[in-house]
Order: sequence, then structure tokens, then C-alpha cells
Amino acid sequence: MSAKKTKIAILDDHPLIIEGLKLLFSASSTYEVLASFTSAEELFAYDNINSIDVLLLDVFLTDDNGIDVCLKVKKLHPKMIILGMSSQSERSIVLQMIKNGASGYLLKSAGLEEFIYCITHALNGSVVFSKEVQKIIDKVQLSDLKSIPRLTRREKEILKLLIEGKSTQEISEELFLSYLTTQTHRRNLLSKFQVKNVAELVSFTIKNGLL
Amino acid sequence: MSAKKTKIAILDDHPLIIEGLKLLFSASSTYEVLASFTSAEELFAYDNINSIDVLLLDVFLTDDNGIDVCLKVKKLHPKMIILGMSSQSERSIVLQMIKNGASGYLLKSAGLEEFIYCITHALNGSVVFSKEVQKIIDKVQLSDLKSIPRLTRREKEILKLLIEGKSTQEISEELFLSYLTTQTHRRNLLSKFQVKNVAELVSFTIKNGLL
DNA sequence: TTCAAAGTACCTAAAATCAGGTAATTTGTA
DNA sequence: TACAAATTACCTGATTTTAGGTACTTTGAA
Repeated sequence: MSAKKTKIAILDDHPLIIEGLKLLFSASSTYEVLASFTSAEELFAYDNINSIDVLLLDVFLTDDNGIDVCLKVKKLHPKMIILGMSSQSERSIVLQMIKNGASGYLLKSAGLEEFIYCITHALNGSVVFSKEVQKIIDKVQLSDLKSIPRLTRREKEILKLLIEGKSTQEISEELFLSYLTTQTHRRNLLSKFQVKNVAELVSFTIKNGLL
Repeated sequence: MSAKKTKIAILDDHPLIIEGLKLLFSASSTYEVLASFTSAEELFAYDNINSIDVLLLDVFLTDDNGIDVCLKVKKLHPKMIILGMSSQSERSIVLQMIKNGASGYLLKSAGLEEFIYCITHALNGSVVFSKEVQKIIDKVQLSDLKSIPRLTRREKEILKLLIEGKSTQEISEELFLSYLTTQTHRRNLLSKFQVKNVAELVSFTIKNGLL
């Protein structure tokens, strides 16, 4: 009797992680790694994408944003189970992933059994987190209606320069904007992120792997 | 004829990475993974530490700072070849690792062949970098005499609060300091890091995994 | 015990940020 | 094409940061 194995796909830009995961499932009688990708384009170009049961999705990709990828995949393939992964985790990013349709979130530092455990339960329809992630989820913080705001192109540009430590004056010159315009964008950024100064803005942005 | 294999140890708090690396070397006739650790304590407690030829060292450990670990290991075991690894890399952190005795630096996103290649060359006495790291090294930036400064206890406290977006006033109240004292520490931080505002300070600190 | 480093605190003044507005033009898309 | 969103720009004023000093006390290590 040839039981069909659950087909896993991996999207991660770390070949080592991919190898580790492949190894992890190689001995399994219930799971098999169908394919692995190091960029979102590869995934979307994959012609057998409909066969994927579970997608293990790295959230911090070099070219893409895992949160957006998650949403896009879920729109196109609603039945696919997606589990987010990253090395560090910020509460807000985990919640955002769930909001975008992910069935769970794992830290890459999770033990090997945890991976198996989480995948199994996600397939059963649960939303699952690895232990460390669960800890973060559990501590309810005031700060956490704070979802990740959608930024405009201009705002992203300015945010990037702010992170580099540029002043309003310098940003204005670099982008050929009026000092006052830059100030407006700056203010809108603080307001969108619900932070009260640029330090906090920078901190939040980097910790969440945005930009 | 039993040629002695080169003995590799791995210090990384990601079990998956460890598995991936083990797999990578499992087929090799010249290398073998002697041991793996998920914390610096484990490494230092290892009784066969003297047999290690090459240490693959994750720079962003949850409990320890890879840069410090590197220095400590090199002091105790000068002949051990150390290769730094991380997911992202900042020029300054790579340089700091080399300064502390590392023989090279790899991005975890490096291809599998790159790992082998770099280890081989490091054993021959070269200082090696994976491709992506080399790119970063190559672009000489003005900013890069900027080594990572040594901070005092107080400065670390204040830096932490600055990252949280706290103002001078708030920090003073929280630490029971005069407003003017906090201002002095703040100024010293900017000066030590050679940055010109708190945004850049926060950015540099987080990107380098300090604190 | 002695000396350097760390921690504390104060002064002044320029520069930049933050916060509250308003409003015209341009862009993208339904 | 019509409407919403984005981009641009200006005004004012309070608050905070940045930058240059000096100087006394405490702490820790040689």
C-alpha cells in the first residue's frame, strides 16, 4: 500500500537550512520534501506548485518580504498550509504572518522534533508556534495592536535614509525635496508606526526586518 | 592507510544549521564533524576541545556575543582555525571578527561548495570570505575605521533605552539620573560610535547585534 | 594605595526634531 | 474620467537633541 506522503516545499535563501530540513524529513515515512527554493520568483515559477501541501517560508528573504509572499501565496493557493520561519522573531511580525494566512510560526532555532510536531498539527488545522515563539506570543503587550503599516514608495525611501542616520536637511537634498516636504513624510512615518521619535522608528523597522 | 580527517566543531544555536553542516561533511573523506554546540558554555566545557581543528562559529548567538567568544577561544587555543558565520553581515562585524583572530567569514546563505572551499583555504593559512561577504569587504567605506566600541555598564543601559525610543528626560527618570548626566552619557555614546544622531546609533547597534 | 576609568553633574547655545495645522498638484486605478 | 491616495509644500511654536566646554566623586584594578 503506497500511502501518499505529505509534500513539503521550502522557501529559504539559506542552502544550509534547506539541507538541514531535507535531512530532517528524509527519514520520515509521512513527509517528503518535494521542492526547495531560494527566492519567491522560483516558487511562483514552479510548475508543480499545486502539489505542495505545506510551505516552510523564511520570513527574512534577501529580495522579498516573507509577509507579502505569504499573502500572495495564500491568495493563489488557499489550501496550502504555510508555516513562517525566521531566526529571531518579533511579536508583530508573527501576528502579521498569521493575519496573512500562515498556519504557524517557527524559530529556526527550534529543535528538530518541534518542526515535525508543528507541521503535523498545522495539517490538522491548528495554528501552531514553536516554544520560543509561543513565549513571545503569550506576553501580551500594550504595543501590539501596532500592526505593520503599509508604506508608500516615498516613505520607504525616506525611512531608508533615516535608518542611515541622515537628517531632514540631508534627505531633502538627496531626494531633491523641500525641507518641509521631508518633514511631512517624516511625521507621517512616525504617525503610521505609532512611535514617538526616529530612534524608535529605526528600531522597530530593523527588528521587524522591514525594508 | 587511515588518513586523519580534519576535525570540525560547530557552535550555532540553530539545530537545523548544525544538521545541514553535518550532512554537508558526512560524505567528505577529508573532514568530519567532531562535535556541535548550541552555546558557548557547552563549547568551553567540552573536554576534547584541543582536538578541534576548525570551529564554525555563529556570530549572533542568543546568549553570547560571537565576537567575544572568538577572542576568548583564540586566547585559549591559538591554533584553532575559526570561521565566523551569520545570516546577514555588516562590514564592521566581519572586520572585528578578523581582528579577534578569525580566519574568515561566511554568510549562511553561502552555497555548500563555498563552505568547503573556505574551510580548505583557511586551513592553508588564508583569510577567506564567502562571495557575498567579499562584496561587502571590498567596498571600502569611509565609515570603517569604525570598530565596535567598548561600552561601560551605564552606557549599555542608556543605549538600550534609547533603542526603545526613550527620550533623555524619560531615561533620566527611569535610571534616577540628572537630565544633564544622561545627556553626557548620550553624547559619549554618539562619540564612541562616531555617529551623528541617535537614529544612526540605534541602526548600527541593532544591525551589529550588539546589546 | 594610587591612578585611570567610570559616573555624575552643570553651563550655554545652535540646530534639529516633533506636533499641530492647511492645501495644491500629481498619480494611479476602478 | 473621476476619485482616492500620494506627493509636494508651507506656517508656527514648543521641545529635544546636538555640540562645545568643565569638574567633582566614586569605583576598580594594578
